[in-house]
Amino acid sequence: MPELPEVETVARGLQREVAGRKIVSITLGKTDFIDNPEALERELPGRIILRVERYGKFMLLRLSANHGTNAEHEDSALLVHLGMTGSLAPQAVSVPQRKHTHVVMQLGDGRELRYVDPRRFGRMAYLTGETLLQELQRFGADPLEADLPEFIARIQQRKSRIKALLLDQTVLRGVGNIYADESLWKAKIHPAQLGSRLNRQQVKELYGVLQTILKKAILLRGSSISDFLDADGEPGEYQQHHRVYGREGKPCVRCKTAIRRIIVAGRSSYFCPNCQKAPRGRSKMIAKILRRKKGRKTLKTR
DNA sequence: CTCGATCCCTGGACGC
DNA sequence: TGCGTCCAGGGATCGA
Repeated sequence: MPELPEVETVARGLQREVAGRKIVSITLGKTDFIDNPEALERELPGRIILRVERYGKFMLLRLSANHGTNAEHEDSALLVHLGMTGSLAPQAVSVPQRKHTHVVMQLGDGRELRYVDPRRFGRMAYLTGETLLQELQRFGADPLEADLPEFIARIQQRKSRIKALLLDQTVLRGVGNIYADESLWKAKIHPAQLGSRLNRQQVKELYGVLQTILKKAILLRGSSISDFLDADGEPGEYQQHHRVYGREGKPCVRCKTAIRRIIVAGRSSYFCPNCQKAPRGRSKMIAKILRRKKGRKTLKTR
């Protein structure tokens, strides 16, 4: 499941492998994950991939200008989201196409840049100019670039659970389930804790460990859980460093307590019930019931 | 604003 | 061996 470190790994590999190459032609298979398939077929042939960047969990293939059109001076890019199971990698034409290959870009050097995605949870879009800018502006700060005061403010202003906030791409871009859980464990924060109930020190700690973990994961070329491979076909190694993710029932490496799995924000959340204390006060469910009863009597007006 | 539910999709795990 | 069932999960969307 590609999150920031995995996408960074793939983007770096593609930058090395296909930056400077021309897209000669494009062949599409299933297109239900592509914003506007016709735009890809019409616009990509003849363009040069100038560079490959990561933007949150997206890859941004920056493209050369479309000469001779009125959009000649606009930035243009192919946005690629790998979803759960996507992969984008160059291959020799002689290599047989894998099942679920949905986009094939023939390159000027004779190779093919292939997008494979069994579940098609990914996304692809050709965007230009103002549309491209607007799309990128939807997302929050990059966790490796965000400054601490901004991060603290963003978290403390919100009543959502911290796990939901970490996963919310409009708060931070690039964090997914694995690195959210790993960071919360390291910072000793319960995933169901509300952002607004974290003190300054806790948020600061979380910010620090999040950066540390992401940087280390990038160095190890990400986590290979199911079948993630980088642009060279190599698996990552960070999964060997997971402390809680996927370790339900196994002892916490800090205190030996059995790791638990609960659903927070609709996602599996692994945590140590001893190191990461549950939110204080009434349970969420009881509080909700009480609020509803009160609301009937006093706040019926709205 | 925030929540949960639902849908998208396929492969892998599991039970019989 | 082969079936059916359940589940994983990022993100969009919708109703409460």
